Amino acid sequence: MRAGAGTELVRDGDEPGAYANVMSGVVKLTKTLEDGRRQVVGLQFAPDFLGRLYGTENRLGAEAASDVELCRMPRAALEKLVENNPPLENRLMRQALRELDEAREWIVMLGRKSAAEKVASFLYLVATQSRPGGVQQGRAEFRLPLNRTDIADFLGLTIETVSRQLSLLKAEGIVEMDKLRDVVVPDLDLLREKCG
Amino acid sequence: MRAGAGTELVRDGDEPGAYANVMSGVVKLTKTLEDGRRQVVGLQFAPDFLGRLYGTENRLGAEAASDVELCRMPRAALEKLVENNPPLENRLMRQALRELDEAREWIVMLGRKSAAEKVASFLYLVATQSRPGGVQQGRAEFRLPLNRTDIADFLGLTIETVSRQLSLLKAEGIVEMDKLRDVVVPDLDLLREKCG
DNA sequence: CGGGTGCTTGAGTTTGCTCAACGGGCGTGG
DNA sequence: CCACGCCCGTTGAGCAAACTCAAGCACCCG
Repeated sequence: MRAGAGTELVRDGDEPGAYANVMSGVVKLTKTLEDGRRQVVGLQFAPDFLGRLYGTENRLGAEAASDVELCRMPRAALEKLVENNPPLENRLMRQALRELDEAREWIVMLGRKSAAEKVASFLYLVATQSRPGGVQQGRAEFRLPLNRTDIADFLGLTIETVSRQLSLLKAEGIVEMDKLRDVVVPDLDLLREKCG
Repeated sequence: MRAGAGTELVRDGDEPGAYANVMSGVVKLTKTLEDGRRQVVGLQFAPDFLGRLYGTENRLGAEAASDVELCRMPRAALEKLVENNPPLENRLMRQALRELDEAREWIVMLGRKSAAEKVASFLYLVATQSRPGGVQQGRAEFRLPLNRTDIADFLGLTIETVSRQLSLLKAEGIVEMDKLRDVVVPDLDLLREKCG
């Protein structure tokens, strides 16, 4: 299955119909408060598994951040498979633990870092997570999988603050950007230092 | 094994020597940035499992928030046990997934809620998680498992801000407090509304 | 060429932080 | 027993970081 950027894959509150594997692209996981405040709570890069095992209701929404390819499988089938296949359960367990580590890393970032550090951390995350563009001897080129609104919702900031901090990083020569989305980081270590 | 409030149970960066079950009390999980900024990334209430399966190094510190009783078991023994005991692995998997849900809930809180909402959310969390004091028809009495510094580090605030927000909640009659730690919430719904 | 969307930039405001003083509870020592 | 100091929490005043509101720009598409 393929989905274009922006497609809503899972709606918060729905009953989970299927699980999926992310084959390519980036999926963002979101939560929204009653009054509309939104927060991106996770990003899934290929080849992550998508879906909450054992849940009876989705507690978050999922949306294609970029164009994505998914490999979907029905709920019942996967749960059956997991039950009779300890190695698979083990693999999923390890992913869950890794996601928990990442979530806690993100909690530190949200709780204790400044806006500048948050933006730097986000760029660093994307630079190191998404191979496609390529990383070589400290230089990274990649395409942002999120627009400014999503970045802001990921970092717990406003889009204006994100924009300003990106401009500052550009002015300092730590990142270079063409056309809003394509990023070059000449020296990852320099960026790393901005992460706090 | 017993440990008094404040005891350091696991040091960040150490090799994990043992796993444990929290039998009573509350354990706080913390992360610290190089410059000393600290963030509490999770609270474990009884009967949670403590320890990162499959990790070769602890990525966080653990400290007794209150007096705790732990049931420790050596690393190798538990891993062996898990390997030959799918139901146990399943149980741990479910806890990991639950912790992930909680971590994401917390991400929303840190990213998008005001100081007042954060403090209310914290009180609500403790009121509903810790049975001991007792919850009856919307009224809750309990003892805070964390001092002001830890609450601040949990919420991503300063202790002054936490203190001010608590004073405001007291002034509004939403919570009553004696002796700094003992809390009465006459109407949980009122508190719930403050959570955003 | 006009309108729309997404991003940037500026000006003023608000929220939460910093720094500082103060107060209560408690243990220690006179 | 009281005096003192310490720890922890509270409160106040001023400040800084990030938000809000508003204007303007670049790009895309019809």
